Amino acid sequence: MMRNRIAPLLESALLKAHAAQELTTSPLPPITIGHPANPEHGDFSCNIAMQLAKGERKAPRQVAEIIIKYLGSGDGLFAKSEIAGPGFINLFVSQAAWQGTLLEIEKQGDRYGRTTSGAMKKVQVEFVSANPTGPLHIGHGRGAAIGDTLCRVLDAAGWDVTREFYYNDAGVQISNLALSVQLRCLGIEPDDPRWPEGGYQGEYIRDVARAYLNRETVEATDQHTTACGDPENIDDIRHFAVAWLRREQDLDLEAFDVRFDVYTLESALYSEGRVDAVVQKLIANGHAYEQDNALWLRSTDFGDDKDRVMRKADGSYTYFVPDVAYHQAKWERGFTRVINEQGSDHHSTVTRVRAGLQALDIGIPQEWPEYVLHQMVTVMRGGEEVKISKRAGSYVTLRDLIDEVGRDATRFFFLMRKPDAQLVFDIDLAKQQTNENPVYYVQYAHARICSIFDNAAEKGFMAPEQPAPDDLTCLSTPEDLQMIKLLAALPDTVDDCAVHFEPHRLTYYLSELASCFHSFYNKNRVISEELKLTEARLYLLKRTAQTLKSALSILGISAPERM
RNA sequence: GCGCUUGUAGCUCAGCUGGAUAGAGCAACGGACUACGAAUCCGUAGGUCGGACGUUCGAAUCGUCUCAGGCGCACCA
Repeated sequence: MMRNRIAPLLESALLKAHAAQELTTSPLPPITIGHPANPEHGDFSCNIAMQLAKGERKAPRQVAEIIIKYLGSGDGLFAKSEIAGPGFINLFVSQAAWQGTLLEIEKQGDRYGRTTSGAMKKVQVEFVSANPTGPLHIGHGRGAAIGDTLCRVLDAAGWDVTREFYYNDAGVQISNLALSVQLRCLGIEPDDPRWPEGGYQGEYIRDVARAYLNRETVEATDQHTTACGDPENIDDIRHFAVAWLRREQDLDLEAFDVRFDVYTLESALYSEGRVDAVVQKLIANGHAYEQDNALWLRSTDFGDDKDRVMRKADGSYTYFVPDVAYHQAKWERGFTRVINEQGSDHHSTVTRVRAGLQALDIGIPQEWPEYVLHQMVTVMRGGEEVKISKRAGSYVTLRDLIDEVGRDATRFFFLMRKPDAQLVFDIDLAKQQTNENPVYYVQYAHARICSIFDNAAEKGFMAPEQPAPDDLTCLSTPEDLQMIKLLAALPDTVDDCAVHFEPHRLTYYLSELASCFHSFYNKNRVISEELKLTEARLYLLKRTAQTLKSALSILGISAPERM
């Protein structure tokens, strides 16, 4: 919140210096505001003087002097501004201004932490997008946690977010699925010599087969499918199996508190003629050619390292063709910003899909859509790695994980690492309700504050509502001020998460905030003989609980009042 | 072999897009509850930021090379 107030002040100082012809650089470089590690260097610092020095043919410190002259006290925001080191401008925000931010936090209520950076522009985020060939596993869990939190973060940063799930319900894998269910219906098991190599071996296939033979009905939000029960009817089996597994995945996601606005089915892209239309357009644009009985896209014209088959010798399309059709549809739906969250094992699709979209020549930017690729997850249990094999059906499902370690801990653990780092999910650690578990550390801070309020109420103390600024001047110990500064940083942190697509920054923010509180609490008495100080501290803690809860809710994690 | 990605304390990881003396948690060691929750706090110790060269006022951060791990490299998805 401070950062957004300081940047315009610096900018106007630069413009004034420019108007007075004391500075000549044009255009001005973007202003970056840093947080010095050393408190002696102020609350914020700016390196603009060093950046300008060369062009201005002046010493950096001399440039800084000019800027500070026009910056003045920043409408009373700064208690002090000084030039340090090679030419940093160090800014010290006044205590009164810091204390005043608490009033602003109270005013914003549940919305504190939200910003307007996105200006309500449309953005679409596609995530999970698992094949409906099995329940969601731990890898999908990471995608769900990152994608969902990215949506929450973008929403908090003022974007108009659409959450989307794409079902690959056509193609070879689905045929494999149908065949596997059919064989189970006929009593053929994976250890039978007739079992095909690519068949799905998981136990859930047996469940699907049983449900199919019992002519069960699958009910879900947008579907209503009843099995005919005939083991020879492969089309009906496919239809039923996909519906059954989609429902399973929906339940998995519900248990994780992840919801979507739009579900798009690959099969619909075919039935609506979008896939054919894309191929025709690519041929018409001269980017396709026939060879070896197949139709190829000359994707090498668009940065790919080799050309790609679009239509196979058997007449069917490769998977990326409907993917291009799908993204064309996203573009036509008016999403100038689209983010795809996927496992990094799919990173080769990025160039291919973008190449296809470029070849359509309909004005789509080269870097569209954007991608967030998360690295693989390994699971540790009892000090050993749990091996995952989807085909063999041995893997940790998302549902098992949530049942075992709880939703809050599962989400937090998935979000602790930046997406492009590999993640080791230690089930034993996540289950521990001890100090080793960061989730409890943060939640404990919230619960602890709530219990202080109970205690205060018993003794007749209440946090004041909308206190006068003077009532807060007693919040002046280093711990008081450090707390306030951290509370004020939430909106900036939300913006950073949204800009960089890195939800993990919020988990670090929360750990830091919790740590700051615990430390404050051990050093300072909240309820004391001094009425004014007691009320001011209760007010500070009220804002702290509010901020913790707000930040946790952006991560989709609860803020318990007792634990 | 090529592409993407990662390499920071004994372990697991941050490091705010080039800033000032590189930070946390765990593990180790030593301390703190006869008043607000000890699921907590305070302190000590621990680092040639994988390695080499380069770019500049300044590099963990950018570039080139190199080593190591992961993931991809289908007319599978």
